[in-house]
Amino acid sequence: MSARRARTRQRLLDAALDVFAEEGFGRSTVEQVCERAGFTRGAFYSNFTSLDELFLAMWEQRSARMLDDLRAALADVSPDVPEAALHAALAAVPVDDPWYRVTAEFTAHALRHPALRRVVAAREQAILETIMPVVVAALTRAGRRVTDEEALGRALVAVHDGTSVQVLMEPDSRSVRGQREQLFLHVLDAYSTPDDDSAPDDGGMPNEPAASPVPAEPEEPQ
Amino acid sequence: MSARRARTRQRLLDAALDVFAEEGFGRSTVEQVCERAGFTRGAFYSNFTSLDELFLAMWEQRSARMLDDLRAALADVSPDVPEAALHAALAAVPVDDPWYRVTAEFTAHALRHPALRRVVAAREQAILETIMPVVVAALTRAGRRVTDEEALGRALVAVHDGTSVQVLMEPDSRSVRGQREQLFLHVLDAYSTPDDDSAPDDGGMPNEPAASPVPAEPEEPQ
DNA sequence: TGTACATCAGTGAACGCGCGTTCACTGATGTAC
DNA sequence: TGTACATCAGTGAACGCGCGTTCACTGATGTAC
Repeated sequence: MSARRARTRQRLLDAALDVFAEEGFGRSTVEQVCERAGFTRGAFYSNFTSLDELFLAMWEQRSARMLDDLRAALADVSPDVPEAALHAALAAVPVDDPWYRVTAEFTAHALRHPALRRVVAAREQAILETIMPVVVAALTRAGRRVTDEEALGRALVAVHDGTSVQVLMEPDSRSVRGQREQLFLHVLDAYSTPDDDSAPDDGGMPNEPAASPVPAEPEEPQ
Repeated sequence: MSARRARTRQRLLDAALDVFAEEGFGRSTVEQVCERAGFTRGAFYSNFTSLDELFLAMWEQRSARMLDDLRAALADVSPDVPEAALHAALAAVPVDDPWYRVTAEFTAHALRHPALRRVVAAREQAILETIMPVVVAALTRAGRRVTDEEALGRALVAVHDGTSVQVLMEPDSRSVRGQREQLFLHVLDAYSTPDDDSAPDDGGMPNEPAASPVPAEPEEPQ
């Protein structure tokens, strides 16, 4: 593929994100995407066969890029505490309005098309494989052992997805953002146990960073 | 409004859910909805001014109905244990593929329109006000006191939303469903503390039942 | 209860526009010598 | 390095369809007496 062609393709992909986010995928037209990208419609058909194909290509590119960012951010940090890893991860995967809209629609779209469903599932798997080693490592350093890695991974993704909407719906609320982080920490805590084997079940640990995400009083020794 | 008119309206609302779920809102046409409902397009314009208006009306009706179901289910149960309330709630709000798709698109849609955003926010508030008294009561009976009611409510909603996608993406996986429930229980546990001096009749208190959600069966008789 | 009239609610045809899709074309880029 | 030719990539006009929207209409429902 020539460089010229690659540039055209990319401009169409970029335009697609903008237009889909603004109008919604279903309401977007080939004409709108081409106008945004600065081409005539013929250019589109020379590069893609349908809006569906463009949607998939765009989503794959963007979500792969996001995963790369996440990987890079996590590689930089050598976190002594789960909080550090969490902050690094949350910074690398910002809660982003246009991208959220597009993702939500793509997910709904994927639920209608088995082939896309598999694509989404594979991406989620890749996300888990990226974050889990780091999460486990961070918790280990904090003196905690993960009980069920798969369950924890899924829980973290679910919390990310579920709280993202809330943050976007009330973008100015500081407390919603705070509660989001708090929930992440609770989950990290719930799916790991203190590593030093003398400790009683979940009870009186000397200091447990991940166990006290709540500002005030996490718990009182029995 | 005449009875005939009400019936027509309702048939259009019902058809809208089906068509939107199948085609996606953006790809749906007035023609499709009318055909599904068994009317000509004129009937639509005699009842609604736009597909947007129909979408909103349909969403409000369905989500209100779902909230009623939830209320009813929770009123029936007098749960001694959080697990009971949780199961009642999860049964009343089933993870439903068509409805999820529609909701996901409506949410994305609402993020584009401030007026709709407020509608969604109000509905979420109503959901919280419905479930929280029951959740708090159930936890109280289990000898636990809720530390931050608002945060817990939001966490439960986030977990519901986030895990719903996962269940729908892998509908045949038993473990995904189980992990969903597990996560709910962990959250209930994380946002409440043992209420030391109360020794309620369910007897499991020293070992905090909500903290050990992993076993298949809710609890073992002492 | 029947008749005459009024209003309502959905019909279906008509109009026109926007867009998807195609395709002959031209200007841009690459290649051979 | 220049010239001639080949291929590629995007242009822009053309076609036609599907759908949104309107509106005069008719059959259904309601009302008065």
